[in-house]
Amino acid sequence: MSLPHAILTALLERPSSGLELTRRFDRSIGYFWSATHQQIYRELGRLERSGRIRALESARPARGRKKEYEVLPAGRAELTGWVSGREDPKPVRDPLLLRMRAAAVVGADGLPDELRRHLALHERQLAEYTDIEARDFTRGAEVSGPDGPTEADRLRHLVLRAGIDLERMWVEWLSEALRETGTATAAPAAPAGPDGV
Amino acid sequence: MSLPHAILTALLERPSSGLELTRRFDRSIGYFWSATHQQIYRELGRLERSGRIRALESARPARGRKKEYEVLPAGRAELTGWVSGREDPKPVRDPLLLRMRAAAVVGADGLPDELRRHLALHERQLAEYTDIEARDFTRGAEVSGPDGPTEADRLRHLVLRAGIDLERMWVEWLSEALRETGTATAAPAAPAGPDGV
DNA sequence: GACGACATGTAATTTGTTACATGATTGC
DNA sequence: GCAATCATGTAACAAATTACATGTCGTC
Repeated sequence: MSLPHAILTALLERPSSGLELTRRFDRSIGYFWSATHQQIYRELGRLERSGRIRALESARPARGRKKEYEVLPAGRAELTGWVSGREDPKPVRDPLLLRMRAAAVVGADGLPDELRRHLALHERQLAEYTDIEARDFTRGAEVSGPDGPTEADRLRHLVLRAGIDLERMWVEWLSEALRETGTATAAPAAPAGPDGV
Repeated sequence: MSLPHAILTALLERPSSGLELTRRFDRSIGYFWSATHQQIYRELGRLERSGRIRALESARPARGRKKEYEVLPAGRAELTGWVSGREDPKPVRDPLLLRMRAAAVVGADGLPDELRRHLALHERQLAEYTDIEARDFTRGAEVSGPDGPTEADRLRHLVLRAGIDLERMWVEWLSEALRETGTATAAPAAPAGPDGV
C-alpha cells in the first residue's frame, strides 16, 4: 500500500494538481512507482478526507477547475513513519520470463522477435536514465550547492542508479538470450524432467 | 493476466493438485510468477469450467480430498497462442526505491537497517539460485541426455539466469547504497530542486 | 476420539485497469 | 459558437491480498 506515500512524497517535493501529479508519475516518480490518473484522483480524495493533504484556496467548485494540493503536518508525519517501516521485497512477477518458461514446454515460436522488441525498449529506457544522470548528477552539473551533493542528492542519485542498473541488467540478459535462441529454429521441446527450474 | 498461463505451464510440466501447485509456486514457478493458494484454486475452477483442464478421475467429492488436474488440448492451444503474444515490460513499482525517495524528503531515519536486511535477503536468494544452477545446469549434471542441452533446457536455464542476474544486481546496488548512506548520519535534507528525478 | 498435517475452498477488502462522462478555457 | 485541450471525476470490472471455514486422513 504505497500509493498514498508516493503521492505525499511528490506533493512535498512540489504542491501539484491531479493532472500535474499524473504527468510526474509518467516521468520522475513513475520510474519507481507507476500510477494512472484514476488511481491518483481516488487517492487524493482519500488523503484529503483523512486530513493529510488539503486543496489550496483559489479553486473550490471542482469539476474542470484546477485544484492544487499541499501536504499537511499529519501527512508529513504519516510519511515519516512509513519511511522507517519494513517491507520484504516482493517476489518477481514477470510475464516475459513466464513466456520463456512456457515456450520451453509448447515451443518458442516467435519468441526472438519479442526479445528483440524488449531489448529495444530497455535500451531506450537506459538511455533516458543516463541522460538524466549526466544532466543532474555529474560533477559540475550538481543539483546542489557548492558544498557538494547533500544527503538528499545522494539518495536521489542512488534511486536513479537502481533504475540504470536494472535496465542494464535486462539489456545484457536479453542480448545473451538472443544469442542463444535467436539463431536456433524454434523446437517443440521434450517434456521436462522434475521441475528443473 | 498471466496467472492462468502460469498454471497451464505448470500442469503441462506435471499434472498436480491445487496444493502441489501452491508448493511449486513457492519454488520453481514462483521465481518468476508468484501466486497464493487462493488465487490458484479460483483459477483452477475457471480453467476447469472453461474446458482447458480437467480433474483426473479417482477423486470427485471435493472438499478435503485431493484433486489432480491435467491440461486438455484446448488448454495447450490457449497456452501456445499466448506464448507468441506481445506484452510491454511493466513499469517498475518498488517500495524500497520509493522509501529512499521519500527519505530524501523527510529524512533517512532507519534506512540503513532496512538496506542491510534487504541485502541479506537478496544474498540468500542468489545463493539458492546458484545452487540450483550448479545442480541442474552445469556440464555433467545436465538435465538433458547425451546430445547436450535441448532447446527447452536452454530456455529454462535462461530464465534461471535472469533470476541470478537480478539478484546479483540488487546485491551490488544495495552494497553500494550502504557504502554511501550507512556511515552518514540521517540528515533532514533540503527541499528538492525541480523534480531532480 | 483428539490432534496435527493435509487439502480445498469462501468471503471481504483493497488495489489496479479500462472505459467513459463532464466541465472549463482558449483560439479561431 | 465550435473544436481542441486541459482538467477532474464516475463506473464497472479484474486481480491480488487477507482472513477465515471446512473436510479428510493417519496416528497416538
